[in-house]
Amino acid sequence: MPDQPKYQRRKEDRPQEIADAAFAAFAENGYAATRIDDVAKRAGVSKGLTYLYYKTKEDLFKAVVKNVVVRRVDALIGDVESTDLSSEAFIRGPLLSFMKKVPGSPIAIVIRLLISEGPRHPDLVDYYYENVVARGLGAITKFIERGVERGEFRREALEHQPHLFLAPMMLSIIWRLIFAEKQLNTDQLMESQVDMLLTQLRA
Amino acid sequence: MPDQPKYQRRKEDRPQEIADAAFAAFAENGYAATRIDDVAKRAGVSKGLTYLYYKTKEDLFKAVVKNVVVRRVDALIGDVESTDLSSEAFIRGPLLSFMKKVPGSPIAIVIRLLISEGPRHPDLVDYYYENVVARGLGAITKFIERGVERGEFRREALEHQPHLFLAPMMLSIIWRLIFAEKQLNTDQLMESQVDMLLTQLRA
Amino acid sequence: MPDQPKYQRRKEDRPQEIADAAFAAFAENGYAATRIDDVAKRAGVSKGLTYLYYKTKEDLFKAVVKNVVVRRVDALIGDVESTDLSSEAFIRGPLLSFMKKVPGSPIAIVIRLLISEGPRHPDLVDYYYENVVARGLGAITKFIERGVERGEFRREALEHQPHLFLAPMMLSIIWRLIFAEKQLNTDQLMESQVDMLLTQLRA
Amino acid sequence: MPDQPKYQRRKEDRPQEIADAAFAAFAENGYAATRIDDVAKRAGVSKGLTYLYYKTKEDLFKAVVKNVVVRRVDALIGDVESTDLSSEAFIRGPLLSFMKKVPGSPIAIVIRLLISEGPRHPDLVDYYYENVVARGLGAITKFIERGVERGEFRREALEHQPHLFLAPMMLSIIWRLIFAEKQLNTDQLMESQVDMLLTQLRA
DNA sequence: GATGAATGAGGATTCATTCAT
DNA sequence: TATGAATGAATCCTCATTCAT
Repeated sequence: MPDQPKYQRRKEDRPQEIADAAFAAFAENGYAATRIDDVAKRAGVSKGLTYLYYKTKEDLFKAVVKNVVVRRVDALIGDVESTDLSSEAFIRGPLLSFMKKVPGSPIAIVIRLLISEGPRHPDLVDYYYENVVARGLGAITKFIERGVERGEFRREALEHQPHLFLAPMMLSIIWRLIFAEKQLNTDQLMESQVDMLLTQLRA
Repeated sequence: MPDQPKYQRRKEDRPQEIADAAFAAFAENGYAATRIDDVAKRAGVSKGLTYLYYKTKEDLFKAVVKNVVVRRVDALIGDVESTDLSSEAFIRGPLLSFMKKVPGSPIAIVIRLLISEGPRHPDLVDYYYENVVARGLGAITKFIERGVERGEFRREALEHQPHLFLAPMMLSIIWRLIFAEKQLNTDQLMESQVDMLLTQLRA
Repeated sequence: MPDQPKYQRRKEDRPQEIADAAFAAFAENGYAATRIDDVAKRAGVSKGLTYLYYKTKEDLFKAVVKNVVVRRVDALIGDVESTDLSSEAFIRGPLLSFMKKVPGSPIAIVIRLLISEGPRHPDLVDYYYENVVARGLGAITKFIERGVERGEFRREALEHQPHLFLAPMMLSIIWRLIFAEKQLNTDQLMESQVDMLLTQLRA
Repeated sequence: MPDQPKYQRRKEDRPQEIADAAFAAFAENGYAATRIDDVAKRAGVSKGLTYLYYKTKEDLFKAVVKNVVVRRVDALIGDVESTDLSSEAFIRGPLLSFMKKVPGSPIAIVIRLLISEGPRHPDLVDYYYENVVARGLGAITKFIERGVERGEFRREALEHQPHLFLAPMMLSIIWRLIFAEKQLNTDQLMESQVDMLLTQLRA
C-alpha cells in the first residue's frame, strides 16, 4: 500500500484530510488562535463538514493530537524490539538518528500543544502518558535489560534512568520551538550525551 | 457585614499587584484563555484599572513575563560571578540546587508561556534570548573557562556545550509542565548528569 | 403565536438589506451613536451577519454612504446631458424640481453624514468630491456652455460660478437638517434664485 | 477691559478656560469622539475639575456651543442697528465682510456641531433658533425696511426672503467643512450674490 | 453527504462618571 | 477647590456552532 500524497482529494478519507489540515493549523497558530474556518479552508471542505466528523473543536483537537504521534511511536518501538543490531550499534544508529529528527518533526509540535493545552485536557495528557511515554520508556528499559543480559552493559546500568538519553533531545525540541534555529548544534548535543552515557553503561 | 466602599484606593503598588494577578492567571489558563476580567478580579480591582496601567492584554502579558524571570536570572548570574567556591563545589552546590528548584518555579511557567505564545510575540522571544539565554550561557561559559584556568577542568572542557548541564533540567521542566509529578525523580536526573559531566570535565 | 425559526435564510439580497437598515440608522442617530446591533435589528438579522458582509463598522458606513448618492447623481447627470429642452426650460423644469426634492431626500442625510464624519474619513470625502461634486459641476458647466453656443445665454455667463444655482438648495438642506420644517419656504427660495440668475444669464 | 489671551492660566476663570478647550476639542473631533480627558488636558486641569463646573459631557457641550455664537451675533446685530451707513454701503461693507469671515470662523464649527448633534439636542436647536436665527433674520428684515423707508430700496424688496443673502455663505461654510479649501472662491460667490440682490432691491 | 449563511455568547477595549484624598 | 485613581456599562468584533437548503 503506497502512501497517498497527503492533500490529494479523496472522497473516502475526508476525516483524515480534515485532521491533517487541523494539525497544520494548530501547529501554526496554536489551539486558541486556530479557527475552524481555517481548518476547513486548508482541508478544502466546508466548515459544516468538519462538524459532521468532529462534534466540537476540542474533539477535533484531541483526535488530531492523538493520531499524530502514535503512528510514529509504534514504528520506533517496533524497531527497538525487533532489531538484531548490538545495543551500542542500535543506539548510535537508529535511535540517535530518530532522536535527531524529532525536534523538526510533528512530535515537537505535539509537545508544544501538550504543554500549551494539556492543563485544560487531562484526558489527553493521560492518553499520552499511557500510549507514548510509558510505552516508550518501557521499550528503552527492556532494551537496556537486553543489553545487560547480553553482557554488553554493566549490571548497574539498570539503575540508570533512561530519561537521560532523552534529555538533550527535549532541550533541542524546546530550543527550536522557542528560538527556531538560533545557534544551537542540537545534533552534536545528542551525540555527546550518547557518548557519555555509553561510556558509563559499557561493561 | 458592612458594605464595601465602591471606590477602593490603596497605597500599594497597583501595577505590580495586577501583574502578579496576571501571572497567576496566565499560569493557570494560558494567555488566550485568560480573561482580563479574571485578572482584575484576582487583583481585586476593576477591569478598567487594568487598562489604566497596561494598554492591551498583550502589553500586560509581556510586562508580566519579562518581570518574572529577569530578577531571578540576575541573581543567579551574580552568584556565578562572585562565588569563591571551587568549580566543582559550586556546580554541586548552588548551581544544582538552583536547577532543582526551577521545574517548580515561575520560570517553568514562563517557559510554558514562551512555548505557547512565543510564535505570536517574536519581540518577547528576542528579549528572552538576549536577556536570559545569552547571558546565562555566557556566565556558564565564563565559569568553565575559569575552571580551566585554575586547573580544575581539562582544556577540552571548553569545547563542551554548556547546554548539556541544562538538558535534564529542561526535561524535568517539561515533564512537570505536562505530567505534573508523575513518576519521575527529577532531582536524581540532574544529579546523575552533573556526575557524568564532572567526570568528563575534571582535569 | 408560532415560534419563529431561529435560523432565517432568505433569498433576498442581504447585503443590500443591511445597507438600507444601516442608512436608516445612521440617518437617525449619526455614525457614532449607531450601534451595529441596531443596524442588525433593523435589518432583521443578527449582529454577526452584518460582519459577514461588512468587515467593520467603518466599512459599512462607507459602503452605505457611497451607494446612496451615486445612483441619483448618475440619473441627474444623464438627464442634463440628454435633454432636448431649451436651457431655461430645463432649469425651470427638471433641474428646479430636482433641487426642490433634495432637502427632503437621502442626499441631505448623506450631506449630514459627510459634515459630521468627513474629517475622520478623508477617502470618503475624496470619493464624493470626484464622483459627485466634480461630475455635477462639470455637467452644469457644460450645460451653460451649450446655452451660450445656442445663443440662449450671454457669453459672460461662462464666468459665472455654477455654485450660485446650488446655494439656496444648500441653505435649504442645512436649514431642514437643523430646524426641520420651521418657517422657511425653501421652494420659493430656490425659485427666486433661479429667476435672478436667469435674468443675468439671458442673452 | 482688554481681552485676556485665551489659554493663560487664570484661577478666576476656570469654567471659561474649560469651555474654550472643549470647543477646540469638539471642533477637532466632534462630540462623540471627544474625550473629557482631552478637554481637561487641553485646559490644563484635571478631569475631576471639569465635572465640578459641568455636570455631564452633554452639559459641557451645550454650554460651549451656546456661548460661542451669541457673543458674535450680538455684536453684528448691534452694528446693523446702529450703523449710519447707507443700506448699500452697509451691505457691501460690514455685512459682506462679516459673511466672508464666517466660513473660517467658529460659527462654522458650531454649524457643524448643530448639524451633527442637533437631532439629539432639541433644546440646543431651539436655543439657536431663538437667539441666533430669529434675531438675525429680524435684524436683516428691519434693515431692509429701513432701506425702503429711506427710499433706497423698492417697496417689493420687503417680499424678498432675506435668506438669499445668506445662501452663498452657507454653501461656502458647508463646502469648507467638507472639502476644506478645495477650489472654490467663496468670496467671489458672496460678492456676486450681493451684486445680484442689490440690483433687484434698488429703488 | 455537503454547503455556507446565520446565530449569539463571549471577550477586549473605551470612556463618562464618581469619589477618596 | 483640585486631583486622578477607580469603576463598570457600553460597544465593537470574533468565532464556535447550528441548520435550511
